[in-house]
Amino acid sequence: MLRRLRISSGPKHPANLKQLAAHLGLSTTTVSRVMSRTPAAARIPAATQKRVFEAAEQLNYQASAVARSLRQKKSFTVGVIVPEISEGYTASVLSGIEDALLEQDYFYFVVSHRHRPELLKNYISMLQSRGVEGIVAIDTPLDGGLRIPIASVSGHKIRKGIVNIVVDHNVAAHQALNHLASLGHKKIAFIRGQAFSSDTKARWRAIRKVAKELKLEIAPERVVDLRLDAATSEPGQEATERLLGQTRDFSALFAFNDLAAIGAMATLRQHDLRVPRDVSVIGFDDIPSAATNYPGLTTIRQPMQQMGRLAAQALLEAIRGEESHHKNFLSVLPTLVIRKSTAHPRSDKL
Amino acid sequence: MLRRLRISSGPKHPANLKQLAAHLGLSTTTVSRVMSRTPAAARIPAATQKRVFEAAEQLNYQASAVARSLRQKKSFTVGVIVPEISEGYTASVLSGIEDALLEQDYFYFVVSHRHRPELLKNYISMLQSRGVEGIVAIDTPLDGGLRIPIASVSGHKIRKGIVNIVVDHNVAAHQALNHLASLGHKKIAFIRGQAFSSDTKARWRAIRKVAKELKLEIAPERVVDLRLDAATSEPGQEATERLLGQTRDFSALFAFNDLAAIGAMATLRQHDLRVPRDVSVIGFDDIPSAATNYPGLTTIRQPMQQMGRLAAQALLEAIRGEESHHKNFLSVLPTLVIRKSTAHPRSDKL
DNA sequence: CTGAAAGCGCTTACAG
DNA sequence: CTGAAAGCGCTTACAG
Repeated sequence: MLRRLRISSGPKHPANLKQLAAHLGLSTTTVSRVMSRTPAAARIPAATQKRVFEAAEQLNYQASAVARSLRQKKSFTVGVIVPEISEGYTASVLSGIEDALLEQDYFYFVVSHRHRPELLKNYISMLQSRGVEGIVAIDTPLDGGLRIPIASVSGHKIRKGIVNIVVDHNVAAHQALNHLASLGHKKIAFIRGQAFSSDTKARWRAIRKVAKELKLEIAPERVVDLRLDAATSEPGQEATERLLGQTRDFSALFAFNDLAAIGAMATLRQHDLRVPRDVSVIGFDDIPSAATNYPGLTTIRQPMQQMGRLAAQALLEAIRGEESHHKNFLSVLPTLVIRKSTAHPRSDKL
Repeated sequence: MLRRLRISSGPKHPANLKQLAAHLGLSTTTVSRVMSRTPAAARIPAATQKRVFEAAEQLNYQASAVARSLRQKKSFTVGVIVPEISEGYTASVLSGIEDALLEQDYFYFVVSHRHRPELLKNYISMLQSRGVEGIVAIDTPLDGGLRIPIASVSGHKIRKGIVNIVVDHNVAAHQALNHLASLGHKKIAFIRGQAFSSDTKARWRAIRKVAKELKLEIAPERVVDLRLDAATSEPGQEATERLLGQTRDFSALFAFNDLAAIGAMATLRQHDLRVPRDVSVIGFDDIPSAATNYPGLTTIRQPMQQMGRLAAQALLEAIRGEESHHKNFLSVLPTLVIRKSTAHPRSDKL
């Protein structure tokens, strides 16, 4: 008895279209038209429209998006696929995606595949059964062949129906290497990305190209790869440990991303190498902690929010079939952010 | 003509239930039963079931989740509301939520309200029209009265239908203050949270209570509030600037969260105060950059992923109407993580 | 063991 | 200007 009382004292149960129409003495057709502001609504007298809106308010009516989806075969929903929800990079891109999507009344599901292909496959199929109209993939290679448009942040697939938002790696490599070279660095070590990172190859290719242009030699023993799979500074620490096992003969270090750079700094410190006195360190991304790190991390900033925005916008355009915008690549400019982790090399290190 | 060709060469259009049933010469009833593994399916011959599954595979059939939602009045979807998608805290909690949700085939929409009440209200109503079965709110006070269950991470609302996942602030305060006191600190400064943070009041209340127990005096001039609204270390810098304007007579600083602590360290450094030699700093949360910060940040760890998990699980239980689990508060234990930012006070600072 | 039929809550082509 | 009716793709109570 008490329970019954409680429940009935809750907020009013919202009405559905049929109830609202009955309440107004109108057809569901008419009510639907005014509520969804369809073109046909123009022909409905203002007085009637007003009545409808007021009654809707009063009866707490709100059209069911799921019924509408079924009828219109349009879900106003997209899927966002990420490796994992983590610090910095993913979060910033997500935030840009959300901005662009919600502006257009689109909602999104997010799923993280944790680099497990079977999970990824499963999620894609679940997303499709939920009727998403498109997918934006962050740092996740997708096959295409999905019947729905895809926008890929940091992807590099040339396939119809996929638009890739990428940072201009050539410019990035030039900014970084030129900065180091102009400080006087010649012996530069590199931490490359993990194989699963979609930017790894393109970034390295650009670095080699630019190094050649700047006549900087890349010594094999000064190159290591990130091995561990974690969105922390761990992989960078582990890689730096290996690097130091191979050689200590370098005055600068270019890390695949900021997390790795921050990890590298910790490991260098443990080996009594000071940054930037003994080794200059430069990262990539400009995640929030790059600025608060001590010393402040010099890095190549990717406009991550903007990339997320662009991806979402391109996806919506593709969904709407605006073929004019169907480019395969949308490239975005990086920025060199100079902080305290880079300096002239010590003279004995030249 | 060319376009037409391209399109038809794409992946096969998936079949719907009707087509699949026709293909098999069975009723939609039967096919639906086997595909959704309904209890009634037990009575269907294994051979038939096999045929159905094979045909489904072949015709690329997958039940429409939106049609099912409409029919069952169940969306298998919840909404997640956050202030913003940002570093550390939110991302970790989200990740725990995702874990628990996807295990149960629930998907989630995320929306960020950026501390704008009208946005929040709007999103809640959109989520409801999309038929979410519940909402988990992160660091966002919700009124209740929504007709669907709510799980709140770091919330403090006592209302039927809301379960709050909170860290035990008394234990946290005890860990932090006891750590500082046992190092010998007596003059402790505090940076409190912003008014919009749902933990602000509870945390401060606990600190005062524990300070009294430990016979530590809290001097008003050693207390400042975070003012800025940003998920960066900025607010902490600004607050520390004000604190130093009020007094320099403190040997330790307890910041509302790690971001603020990291900002405080930057500002202290600018004022030539070294951490931990001149000032010990302790934070709250243990976000990833707490560990990579230099010096490593001593902090009170909130088990953020676990809190997200718990919230999602409690929400699912409430959705299923498992009243036995209807508690208003689920409290979780913090951990003191000692790193390098705290030490004994200098003797002249005592 | 199996199926015909109703219905979830909308939108919209069609008719008047 | 307005409405009756069909239908989106499922599930499920009911009947046999």
